[in-house]
Amino acid sequence: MNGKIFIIEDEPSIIQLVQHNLEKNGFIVSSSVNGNDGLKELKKFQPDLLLLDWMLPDLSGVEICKNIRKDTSYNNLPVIMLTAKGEEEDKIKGLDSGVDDYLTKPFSFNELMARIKAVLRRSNPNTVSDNLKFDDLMLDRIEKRVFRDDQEIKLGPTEFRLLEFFLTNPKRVYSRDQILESVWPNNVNVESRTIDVHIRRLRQSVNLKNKKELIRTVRSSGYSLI
Amino acid sequence: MNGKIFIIEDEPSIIQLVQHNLEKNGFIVSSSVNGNDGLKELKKFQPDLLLLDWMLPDLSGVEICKNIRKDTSYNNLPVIMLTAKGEEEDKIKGLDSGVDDYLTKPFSFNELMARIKAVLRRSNPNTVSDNLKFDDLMLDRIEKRVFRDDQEIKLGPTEFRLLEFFLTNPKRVYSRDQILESVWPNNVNVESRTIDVHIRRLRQSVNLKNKKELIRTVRSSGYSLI
DNA sequence: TTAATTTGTAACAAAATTGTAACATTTGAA
DNA sequence: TTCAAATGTTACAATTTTGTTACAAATTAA
Repeated sequence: MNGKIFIIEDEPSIIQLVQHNLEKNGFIVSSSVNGNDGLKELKKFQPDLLLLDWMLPDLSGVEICKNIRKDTSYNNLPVIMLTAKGEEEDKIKGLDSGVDDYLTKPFSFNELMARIKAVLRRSNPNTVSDNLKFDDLMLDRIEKRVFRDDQEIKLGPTEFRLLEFFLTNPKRVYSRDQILESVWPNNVNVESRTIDVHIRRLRQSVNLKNKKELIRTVRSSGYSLI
Repeated sequence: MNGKIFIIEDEPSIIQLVQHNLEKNGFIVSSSVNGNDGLKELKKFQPDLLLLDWMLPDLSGVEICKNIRKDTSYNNLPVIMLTAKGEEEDKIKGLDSGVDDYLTKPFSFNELMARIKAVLRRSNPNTVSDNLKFDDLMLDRIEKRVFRDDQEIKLGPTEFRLLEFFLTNPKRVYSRDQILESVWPNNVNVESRTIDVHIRRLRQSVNLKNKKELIRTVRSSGYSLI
């Protein structure tokens, strides 16, 4: 996933946390610690989404938001408002300030991520959603997470790439050579049997109890999802 | 098989022939008779493959091709170039214009079909199925599965290859020597009688109850599907 | 740095496949 | 009908392939 996100927030700790995590997830991020700077930087940066603190040293989040909506070139910019608990929550909810969503501090990064995705998806459908699905399995390439029926499955890096590879063509049988070529970095030499071990590890993680086997062994040919 | 194919070609007779036959084969087809229209229509139509005439009234095929390769959202579109005989064949071959394959007119529809399949398989393995069918039997080479009337039949590797071999020419009678050559890896020596045993195993798996015999013994000659 | 995780491989276990021999049955020509 | 040749069938040991585990080396995180 790509996308540019701008943050206007005066608490450095929050900026740091959010910015770091968003960048890890493939976003390009920039930020300001007050409203006036923020408005200027914003126009240079041309973000796809704005994270906006409700309370800022100079301007309030609502004022910034109105300002943005006036400018024709930014009046569609999606905005997620960040508020401290008890900070006039109800007002914000009822407010028709053009905010797309809001989030109450303290929040987990996962919550934030979910909101960001939802808002981006609404405003710009084809920049988001990079999920691979098969049966009850879902692999989120952006967040590098895997779920089976909403239950998260933790995978090591190689297992993740392996599953990702299978999911691009589920049901298709891949030989060990094909798997090696596609899943391992070029010019590394690993034994073909190594794949078997990784398949075993992937199976162990992915085959939750009460769930049917997902990986099929095709003797003398390779493996596939099923 | 599904897939969307766009044709840019100024000879109506060719368009008609190709379009009709492709549609009969399950493709969704659209076309233009000149380059400029073609480029516009193309983007709306979002094809999986482009058939492109080398000589067009306005733009040349090469120009169109370059145009396509520039556009990031289409730079992976597979292209098959159609050329009249003698029309600078060599140039085209040597040309690094990003063409995936080319075909010289006049061509048979089967030739075209083969190229299309090959190119699609390369660029997007998923959209092309590669199934062999005979009677109520279906063998899926990609997924390595065999069905008889939707009921899956499990086969060992050799039985699979054996059936695959018969299905490429059903009804034809193959001698044990021919079978050996084609189904067994080169330079292995197995008794001719071994084939009988594998035929027996294949029969056992394939001949579900209430189904007619599929493998015919031709005394002193060999076996065939029937 | 240390600790934790991940990775590749070897070694062994388990399972599936394979080829062949031995015997049974069928076929078709004499 | 008889009988030899061809094919069907079965069982089984050898081989191949895959599953599993353990562990040291390499990588990454803390």
